Amino acid sequence: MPELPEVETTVRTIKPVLSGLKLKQVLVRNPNLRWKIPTIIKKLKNVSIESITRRAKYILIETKEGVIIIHLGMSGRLSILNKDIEPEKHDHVDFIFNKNITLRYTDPRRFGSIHLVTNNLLQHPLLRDLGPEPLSKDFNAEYLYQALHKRKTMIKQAIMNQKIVVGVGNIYAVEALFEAKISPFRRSSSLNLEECQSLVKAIRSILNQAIKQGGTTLKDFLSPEGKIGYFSRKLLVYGRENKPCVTCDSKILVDRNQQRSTYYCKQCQH
DNA sequence: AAAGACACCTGTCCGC
DNA sequence: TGCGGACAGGTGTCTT
Repeated sequence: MPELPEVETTVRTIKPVLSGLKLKQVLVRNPNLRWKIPTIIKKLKNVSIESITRRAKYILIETKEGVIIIHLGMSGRLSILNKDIEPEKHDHVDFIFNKNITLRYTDPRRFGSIHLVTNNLLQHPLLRDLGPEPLSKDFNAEYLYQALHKRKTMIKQAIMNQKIVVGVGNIYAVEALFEAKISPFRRSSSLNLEECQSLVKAIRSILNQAIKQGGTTLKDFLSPEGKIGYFSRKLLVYGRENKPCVTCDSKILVDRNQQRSTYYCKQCQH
């Protein structure tokens, strides 16, 4: 599920619950995620949670003994449990806290990963080359124009490139390009400053809306099962193959030649 | 340096 | 009902 809004929603959900708690034990049932979970993670015992933040699509849980980095991959999910619930097939890790609270990591495809970083967090290979946060002021039309003007790749690939801007995955790339009325197949270098401006605006607006809606599902959180609810933003173009464009009524097309499906309106996007 | 193909893994859905 | 194939929200690595 996770693009930036889902990760942000997850962080906002778990943060108030876990802040100040003590991590008693890390229970690893299956260490074989995208990378093997380091065994030293089990050494985290009786350490307080100092902060929980997000960088790109990474969740950072800071303790005095190191920072736990969690990535949710394609199918990862975190849930908060406040009573014992029998783990299921894909419940690979439990972070067990005091006050009978457990943070459970579930990931059927195991494309996610969990790391423990004990120094120089920002120099960690996963974090050091990341581009600006899309919701920060560092991500603006001038920056994007500079980042794109020598690139030959298609614009959709460029905005999904985490070195250019973080947090944008396939769904939101497709939605943002639709909102900005820019064809996903344009060469990055062909965008002028004005188009960069509308793309920046569109990316911001889409992500903000999604986060806002994610927030509305927080009420589901700490339900008896303790599952975190993910939002379902209204998608205007993604997944709408052959359906009428919400703007001009012509058929939404899909291109599957690339690695990821690209939905677009031939009429509206140029 | 940058672009493109491929890899990792499991579940679900659709057509036959 | 079963089987094969396509597809799914990500991203590091290898090859050109």
